[in-house]
Amino acid sequence: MGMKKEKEILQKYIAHKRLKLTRQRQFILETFLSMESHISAEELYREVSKREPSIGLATVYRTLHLLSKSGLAQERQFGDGQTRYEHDFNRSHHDHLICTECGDITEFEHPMIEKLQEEIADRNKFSIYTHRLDIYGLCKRCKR
Amino acid sequence: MGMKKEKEILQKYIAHKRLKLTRQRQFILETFLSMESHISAEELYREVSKREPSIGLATVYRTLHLLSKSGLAQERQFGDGQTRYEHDFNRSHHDHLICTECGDITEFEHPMIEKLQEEIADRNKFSIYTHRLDIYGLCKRCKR
DNA sequence: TTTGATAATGATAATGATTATCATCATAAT
DNA sequence: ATTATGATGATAATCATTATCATTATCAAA
Ligand SMILES: [Mn+2]
Ligand SMILES: [Mn+2]
Ligand SMILES: [Zn+2]
Ligand SMILES: [Zn+2]
Repeated sequence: MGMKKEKEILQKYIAHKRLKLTRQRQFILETFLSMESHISAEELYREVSKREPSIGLATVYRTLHLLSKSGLAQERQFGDGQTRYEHDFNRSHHDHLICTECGDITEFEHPMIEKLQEEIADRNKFSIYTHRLDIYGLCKRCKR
Repeated sequence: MGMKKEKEILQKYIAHKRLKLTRQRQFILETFLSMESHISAEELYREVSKREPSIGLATVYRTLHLLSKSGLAQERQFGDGQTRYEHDFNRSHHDHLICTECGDITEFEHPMIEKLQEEIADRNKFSIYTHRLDIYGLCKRCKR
């Protein structure tokens, strides 16, 4: 897989912050990149444990924070009680359709909606830092 | 205050489900209606405790669930780690601008955004049950 | 009205996700 | 190689919320 770029970004962030590049961090990053997006810390931990059972859950949490801060991951809350993480390298902003039946998450972009949000912000003299639009319902497989 | 209608709704729900109308439930409803929206269970509990110190926190949680199921309250998550509740009687759908500095929450409605969401759902053969659009940033008082 | 069935309450223990603590280990600069 | 310091793994702590359970209150029936 082409995860060279991502590894470089992590190395750069680590160097800049005077942190250390550990075996665990590298392995957790590789595993994270090899998985689907929108995974929880627990799910990543289970996958990591398959090949590196000595890596602890706390380290997975710590590394996920590190990846978020370095721009490789993004934290998301979909209301199921746990934080989920998605890839955030070379990815543009998007929002989500969440199936309440099977948990499937579909991504979408809609520039017009984004633009209308600016309008709302202006109207309220509000300065937008970020936003999230989560649409809950039944995916095409679960409905009927 | 005109909370007669709300009391009736609670009574009806309770009768329908063969539950019981207790002093606690009535007092918690009154207090809830007398407060601003978007409050947490803990905040409501503190307010309730001022006049009825014997009412327990668990009962506040239980009553908030009851109010949600009966259509008098709506649960919301704004990412601060606790569930917040807002009035939901005779209120139409709306979304929120959340100030990350002072915590202020402003409501807005935007029919065009709602319509565009339908478009996205159709495009993905997705059937919408609900959605939330949370816009985070600085309110007019906090920016600059 | 009493009674009796059962739902509700308050105190508190339990839960589950996440974070903090700390002794030990690994990394990287010297 | 040495050494300073950040990282790790195990586990305790935290915090919001839920479950448990003995006791009490409600309400419909008698
Ligand atoms: Mn996504
Ligand atoms: Mn609101
Ligand atoms: Zn589905
Ligand atoms: Zn503000």
